[in-house]
Amino acid sequence: MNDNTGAIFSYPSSSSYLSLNMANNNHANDYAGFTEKDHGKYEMFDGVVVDDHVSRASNALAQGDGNELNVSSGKVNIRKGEKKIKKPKHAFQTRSQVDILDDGYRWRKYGQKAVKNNKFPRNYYRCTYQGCNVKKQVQRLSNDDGVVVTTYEGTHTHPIEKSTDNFENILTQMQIYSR
DNA sequence: CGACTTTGACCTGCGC
DNA sequence: GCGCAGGTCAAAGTCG
Repeated sequence: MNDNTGAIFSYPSSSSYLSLNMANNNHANDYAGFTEKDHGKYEMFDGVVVDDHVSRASNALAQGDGNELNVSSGKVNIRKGEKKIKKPKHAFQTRSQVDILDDGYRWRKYGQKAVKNNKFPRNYYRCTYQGCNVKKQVQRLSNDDGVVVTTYEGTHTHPIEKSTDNFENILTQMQIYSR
């Protein structure tokens, strides 16, 4: 798609998932959600498959599909991946002035990379909860710096750490709203 | 002092 | 094989 914003669906500003900072600061009230449909293909919740540079930004994540990343034990085990466990990935796009969306979990930044054809770096975060290997990427669009793309990989193995709605709830609501 | 960020180096996959 | 791009590591620095 050439213009994601045209397909972004909106939520009522009075909705309850105020765990997201962007919803608190009035800078953002538009969201677009994607789920991984196939390698490198992301499907919006309304059934539109996206294939622009937003989804391509997530392709690198999809490349690792099928391998359980065992980061704690080093790089070698990444390739051992005997068990083909497919981690759920959810990419969604927000209009926000802030990059870090407070989804209620605690994240530790473990990397930042310059992305080709994008003047903004991509940031890599990992859930700090022991044993929870959930990762997320946060990237701002080069052609629209008001849009932040967040990609979640994996499922949290623990309760949310803040007393707010969790991301699964948000996703659920997204799907409900999109129908 | 623990938790977190920064950042250069390193590794891997992929296209040519 | 080589170079590029993406992803991760890990030591050092910062902050509360």
